[in-house]
Amino acid sequence: MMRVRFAPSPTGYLHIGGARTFIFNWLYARRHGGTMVLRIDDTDIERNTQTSLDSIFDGLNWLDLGWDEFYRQSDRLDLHTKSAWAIFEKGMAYRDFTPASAAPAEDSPGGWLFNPGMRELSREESDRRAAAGEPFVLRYRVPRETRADVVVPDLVYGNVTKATADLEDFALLRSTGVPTYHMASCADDADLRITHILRGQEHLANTFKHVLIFEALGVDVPKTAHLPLLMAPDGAKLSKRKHGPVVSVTTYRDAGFLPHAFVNFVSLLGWSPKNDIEKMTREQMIELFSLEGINRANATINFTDEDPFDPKAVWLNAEHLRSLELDDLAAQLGPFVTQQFPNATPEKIRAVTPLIRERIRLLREVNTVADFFFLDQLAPYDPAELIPQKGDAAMAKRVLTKAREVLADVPAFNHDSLDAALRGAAEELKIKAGQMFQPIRVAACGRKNAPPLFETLEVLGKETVLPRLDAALGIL
RNA sequence: GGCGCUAUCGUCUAAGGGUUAGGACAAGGCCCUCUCAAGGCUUAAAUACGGGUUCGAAUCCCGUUAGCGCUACCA
Repeated sequence: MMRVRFAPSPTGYLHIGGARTFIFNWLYARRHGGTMVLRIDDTDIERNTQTSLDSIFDGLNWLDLGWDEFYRQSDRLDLHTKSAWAIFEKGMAYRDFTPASAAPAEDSPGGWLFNPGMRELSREESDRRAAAGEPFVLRYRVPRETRADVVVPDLVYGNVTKATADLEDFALLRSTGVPTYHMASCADDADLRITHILRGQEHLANTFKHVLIFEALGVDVPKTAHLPLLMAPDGAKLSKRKHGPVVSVTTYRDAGFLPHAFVNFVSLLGWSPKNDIEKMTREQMIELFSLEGINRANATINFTDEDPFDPKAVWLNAEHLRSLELDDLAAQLGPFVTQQFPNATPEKIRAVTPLIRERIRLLREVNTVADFFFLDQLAPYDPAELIPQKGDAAMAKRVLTKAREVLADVPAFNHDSLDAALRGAAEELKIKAGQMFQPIRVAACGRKNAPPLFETLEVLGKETVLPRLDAALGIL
């Protein structure tokens, strides 16, 4: 049975990179009928915050993908500690009594591999000093004498090799007795029977240590698949600290991305279905997902200070928006509209939906594209806008007067009668249809760009349109 | 510094010994059109550099350069 896991540490909000790791794990599990484990790696009590944990759940829940099992690493501390001591008992780790401040300089030749003298300490001596209360860290004893290198058979990067001579004796337990990340992570992966680890490439270099720990634990080494990193346009690895909320998934949510559109966009960063398909349903993504399609080069997300969203993400969102059923889209739009226009009714929003479906790319844009449907009073606009192409103020006045008259007694205030009435009026005035429509559009919507006129007037309704025509006439 | 990884249009990517190096986003143009969109057509745009191997290299090998990552008693 395949088992994968996503193991965030609650030290900041869920960002795009984390979301992508989650998504790839999820996709891989679903593709192969495996189990998706969510594990909160919260062993770093110093940096953990509840806010961060909440934010991670916010983000994950919004993604709407779900998971099968849940664990908190802090509940499993005992396991990690016992695992470390088991390694010690096998003679594969030793106590290092060197005070943290006395550690050799990182670049002193050979010295950084371990602290001199400590790995040769006899067991008796080691036990005696420990019993005397001398603080120590527990270090893994890298078998440099018996083994030339460690090989990571990565599913994405292939066999990656590192000489044991280049591996330092890394810590398993801190001097406080608390397990390090490497120890805790491997002990948990082993205990939870994780079979495949998909994670960011920043962990590739750590994996050599992990292989050693798994072997020391006497378990099968999980297969790893490292993912290329997500970079910011400034060339640095995407990070919450450096790039701020633009990388938080809640930023996407609040701007009106559809969860699936976001998932779709993110999945295309470092992975390709290799068939030129970009817009995919969830089912298609599951069907097409494979480790073969994962790239090895880092991917840059294209955002700027002015626009935090990659244009392709926005485009994909627009695509998914357009393929939503009108009722669904109206429901998605609801919260965004009522946030700004508390009096907007669901019926009104539903009526407006077909008119804006192809005109918004983010849900929140409903408030700028369709505000005039929900406003009682139009914001002031430049009367010059009312003047049609190749026309003048006099023409605008004639158009609006005529429109006022025709619309007042049009048989029904719907698309077809409005079409007939207004085209007829244009003919009577001997002007082009466009010259007829533009002043009316501006009078009704308060600006030049809006959805098609007849539908717009129909949704606005006679009781709204007539006063707005009067108002326009008033400022001409 | 040491070690590891990577390098195709501005961005995401396809092609993995033989292609006019393909697609998408963004940009430009044209068409459609009551405006704005959407849609259709179209233009410009890339194999980091240098050596090999080969009849033939974006693709395999070596080197250079550049970028990124790791190098903690952080995760």
